[in-house]
Amino acid sequence: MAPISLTFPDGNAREYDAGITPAGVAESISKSLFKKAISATVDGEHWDLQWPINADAQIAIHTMADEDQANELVRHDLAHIMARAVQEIWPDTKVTIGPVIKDGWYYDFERAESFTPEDLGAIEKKMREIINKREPVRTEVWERDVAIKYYEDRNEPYKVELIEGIPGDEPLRMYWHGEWQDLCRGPHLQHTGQVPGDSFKLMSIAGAYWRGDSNRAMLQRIYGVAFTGKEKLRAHLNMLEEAAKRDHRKLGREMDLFHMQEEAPGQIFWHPNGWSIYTQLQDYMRRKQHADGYVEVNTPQVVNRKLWEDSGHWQNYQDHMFIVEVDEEHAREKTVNALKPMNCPCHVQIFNTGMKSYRDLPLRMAEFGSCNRYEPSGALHGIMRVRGFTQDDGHIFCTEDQIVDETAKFINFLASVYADLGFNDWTIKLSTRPEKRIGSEESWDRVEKALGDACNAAGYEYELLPGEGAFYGPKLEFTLTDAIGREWQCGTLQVDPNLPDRLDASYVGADGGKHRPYMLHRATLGSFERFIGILIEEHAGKLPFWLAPRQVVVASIISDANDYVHDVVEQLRAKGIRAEADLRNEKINYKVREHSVGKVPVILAVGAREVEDRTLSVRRLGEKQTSVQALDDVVRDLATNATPPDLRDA
RNA sequence: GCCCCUAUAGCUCAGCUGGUAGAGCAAUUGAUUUGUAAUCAAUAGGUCCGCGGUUCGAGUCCGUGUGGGGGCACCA
Repeated sequence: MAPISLTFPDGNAREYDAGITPAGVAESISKSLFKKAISATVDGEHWDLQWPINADAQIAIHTMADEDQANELVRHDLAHIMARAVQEIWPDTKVTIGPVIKDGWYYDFERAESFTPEDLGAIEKKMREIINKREPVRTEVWERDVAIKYYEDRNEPYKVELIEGIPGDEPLRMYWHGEWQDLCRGPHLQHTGQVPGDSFKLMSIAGAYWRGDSNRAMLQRIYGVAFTGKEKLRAHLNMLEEAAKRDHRKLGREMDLFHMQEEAPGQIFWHPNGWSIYTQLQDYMRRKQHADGYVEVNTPQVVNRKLWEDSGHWQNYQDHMFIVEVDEEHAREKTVNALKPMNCPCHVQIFNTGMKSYRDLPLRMAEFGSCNRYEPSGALHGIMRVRGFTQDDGHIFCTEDQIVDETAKFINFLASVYADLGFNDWTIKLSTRPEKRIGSEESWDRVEKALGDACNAAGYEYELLPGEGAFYGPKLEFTLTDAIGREWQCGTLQVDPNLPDRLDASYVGADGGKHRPYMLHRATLGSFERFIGILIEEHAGKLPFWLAPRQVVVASIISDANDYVHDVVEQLRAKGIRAEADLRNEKINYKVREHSVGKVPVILAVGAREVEDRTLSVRRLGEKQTSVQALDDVVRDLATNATPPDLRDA
C-alpha cells in the first residue's frame, strides 16, 4: 500500500500506510493518547476512530477535553445506549431515529404501551449498566439489500423505510454498541465506558410524529440531556430551575399583570399592571413608527367572508378563523363574517381608495391590529401563543426596486427598537422558496437576493432556512429566546407580490401605465402579547424603569411621615412617574420585601429623619444598599429615567 | 389536532392502600409606630375542574368533557 502523509495541528507530518485509522494513528503516538482518544477531525470532517484514511490529510485526535466533539459523541452514543436499554427492557419496542440536539439527544420509539415517568428511572439504570460493561463500539458498511433483509427479519419497519430513503450511492453504515446494532452515520466513541455515566439525565417523554408528518404514526420520544462532566450537568439543571422562576406565567401572577381563564382560552385579561406595560410599549412604538415614516390606520374586526375569499385566506385558513354568522332581519340570507385573523387585506382596501401614483411609494401603513385566530388547542402557550392578539403590523407598498432599501431600513428600525427594549441577542433567518409556491423562478431569485442584500446592507448576518418561505414569497424572521432557550419568532418581514394581485392593488407609474406594487408585510414586536411575554422573561420581571408598571413606592416608616409621603408621591406623579404611597402600619422590612417581590424598581422610605431634612432613603431593586438623597434630586433623577429611550436627548 | 402528564382555599402544596378536607403564605379584624426582604393574635375562606359510572360509601378507582403543562404537527 502506498504511504500517505498526515499533518497534525502543530504542523508536523507523519507517514502512514493508506487505510490507517485514527485509532492506529493515536496508538502510534502514545498508549495513553489511544486510551483517551474519542474521535478525530480529518480534513475538517468529524471522523470515527475506526474509519480508515486513504489519502493525505490534516488530522487532529480528539479527547474528552475537546468539548464540542465530546458533547456530540457522548450525546450520540447515549442515544444508542438508551435505545438498547429500552429494547432490552421492552423487546417489542421498535426503534426509529435518535439525533443529537442542543444539550442532549432524543430517541423516538414505537411501542403499544406508553412510557411512564417512572420508566425513565429504570431506563437510566439499565443505561448505566451498559456503560459499566465498557463494551466496544464497532462499525461496518453494509450492502443495502443485506441491511433491509436484516431489519425486515427483526420487524423494524421504520429502519427499512429509512434505508429505502437513503440515496443508492450512499454507503450504509452500521454500528454496534456491544451486541446491539443500529443504522447510523457515526462517528461514535471507542467503547460504551467512555460515556460519563454521571453526567446525563432522562428528562421527559413526549409524542412526536414519524418523519414530522401528522398523518403518520405518533411515536414516543424520550428526551435526555448529557454533558462531559457531572458539574456541567448540575449547572444545566440548576439553570433550568432558575429559568422556571422567570417564566412569564409565574411572574404574570406574582406581578399581577394578567390572567387567563377557561371561558376564553388563548385570550388575555390584562390587569392594570400588565396593561400599563402594554400601553407604554404601544405609545413607544407609535412614536417610533411615526418617526420612521409610517402612517397609522385602523380597520374593522368583523369582515364579510367575501374579502377573505378574495384574499385567498378563506380557502386556506377557514378552520383557523372565528366565524361570526349574523341573521339580518331583512336580509334574505344570513351573512357570514370572520373575525379578522390578519390586517393585510384591510390595508389593501385603504390603499385601493383613490388613485396611487409611483410618487406615493413607498407607502408605509401601520396598524396596531387586533386579530383573532382559532389556533389549535395544543399550540397555545401562556401569552406567547394566543388566539386573540394585537400585531404591531405594517405594510409597505413599494416597487421591486425599493425592496432592498425598505428592508434594510426596517432591519435598522427593528434593531433600534430591540436595543431600546434591552435585547442584544437576536437572530435573522431568511426563509426561501418552498416546494409549493407561485411565481417564476427568476422573480424568486431576485427577491430572495434582495432580502439577503438588505441584511448585508444593514450589517447583519442571517441564517438560511431553505424551503421555509411562504408560498408567495421569501421572508425574514427575527427570533428571540425565552427563559429556557426556546426560540420565538417576533419580528418578520415578508415579500408579497400575490395579495396586491388578488385584491387588484395598483399605482400609476412614471410611464402613465398601471402597475402592481409589492407588499412587504412587516412586524417588529410581532404581537404585543408574545413580546411582553419575552420581555418579562428576558428581564426576569425587572423591566426597564420606563416600562415598569409600578415605578416607585414611597413607604412610610412612621405614620407621622404620611403627609410628606403624599407630598412626594404628588411631585413624582406631576413628572409622569407611576408612584404610589404605602402608608400601611407595617415594618419597613415588610414593605421592602413585598415591593421587592413585586419587582418595583425604586422604593423610597420615609422616616422621621427624611421628613425633617426633606430627603428620601432610596433603595433600588436588586441592591442591598440604600442612599439618602435630597427630594429634588430624586425627583429630577427619576424623571430622567422615566423618559422612554426614544425621547431622551442623545 | 395528536401523544404523555396534570387539575384540592387567591397562591404554593399535603391528603397512605376508598370512610364525607388540612398546612404555610395571602385576605379580614384587632393590637403593634416600627429604619431597608416576612411583628403578633384571632377570624373567615373549599359544588376537592364539569358530567357520568363502580361502590353501602369517591378528593381518592374507571370513563368522558374542559382547562393547564411538556413535546409533535400548525403558526397566513
